[in-house]
Amino acid sequence: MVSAPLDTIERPNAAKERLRLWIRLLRASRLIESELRERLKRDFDSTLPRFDVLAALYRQPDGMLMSDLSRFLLVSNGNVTGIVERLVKDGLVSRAAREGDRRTSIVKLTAAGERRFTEMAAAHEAWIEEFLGDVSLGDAERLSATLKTFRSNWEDGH
Amino acid sequence: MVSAPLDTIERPNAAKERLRLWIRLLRASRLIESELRERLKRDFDSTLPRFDVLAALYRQPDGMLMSDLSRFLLVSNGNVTGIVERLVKDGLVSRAAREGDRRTSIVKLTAAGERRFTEMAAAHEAWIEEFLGDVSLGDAERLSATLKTFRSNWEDGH
DNA sequence: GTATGAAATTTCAAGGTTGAAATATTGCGG
DNA sequence: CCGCAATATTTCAACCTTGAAATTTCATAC
Repeated sequence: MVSAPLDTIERPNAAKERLRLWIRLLRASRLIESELRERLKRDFDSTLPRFDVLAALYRQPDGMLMSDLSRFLLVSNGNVTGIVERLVKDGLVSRAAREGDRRTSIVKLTAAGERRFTEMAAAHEAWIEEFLGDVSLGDAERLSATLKTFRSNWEDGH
Repeated sequence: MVSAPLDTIERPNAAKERLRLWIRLLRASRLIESELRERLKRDFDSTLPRFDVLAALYRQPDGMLMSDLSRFLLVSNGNVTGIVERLVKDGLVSRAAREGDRRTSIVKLTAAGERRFTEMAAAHEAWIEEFLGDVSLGDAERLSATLKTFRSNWEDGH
């Protein structure tokens, strides 16, 4: 007599519990995102997508291609075009031609962009601490680990 | 000699851990959202915001005002106007005048909308189970509880 | 060298999102 | 009744987002 696979042994409401988890996950991230959006606008006249691009570029001082940004940020190519366009107009980001391949150009933070980003990043960290400060270190570690596992499994399968 | 407040006793990387938690939370919900969006489009020629509105109305057979929807879904008033407009055009939702107050109208699912929603909801549940099936029941409960606590604290303070 | 397919990017239409301003209606104090 | 603040909603400009089509450049087989 073989045993049933693990998932049929789970209490029958496991699926319901995971559905509830998704709904709460979504609501939590929307709450935080909307508060972040509001404050980025208020304090820096900026937006979350712009902040994301600056953060990505900050980690790569040698610059990134448009497609690098798109892949890293999980947004479409066409989307990146518009956001970078506006950041260039604001003087926070530069695009330099790349010899050897005229299809691409390297996107980098300007000095102003780097200054700007460090200000925004400091505020951002403080805000997150304000929002999530009540989550204990232990809970944060557990949650974080679960989400990491989820994402690894996801990306292996897709 | 008094002791320092609790949060200064925590290991100094607690803030970093919570920041990491936020980043993973955001990435996880974006991954899932984007997969859901794609499938709603593919299988039902619909969108996540439309699904959200249908779900809200399904829970309230007597109908909701525009402002009820806006409050419940955490999106702006103007936003709801457009989404409901399109759902009406699709015949999934109706708006009925309300005597006694000509500013408002009651938004309800039509019979077609109800049929449509139950199809979508079944697919939605299966998809979430597909995405999150690897999260154990225990983890799901813990995570869910943490997120619920976070939201309660948040909403008390804001 | 030249077609031709691959790769990187841009353009575009449709929709979602916000916050602020504009409209319409109600309710109420005087 | 009349004015006027409060309430419910719509309109609007600006931005974000996607997926598909168009464009440009590269690389390679012939």
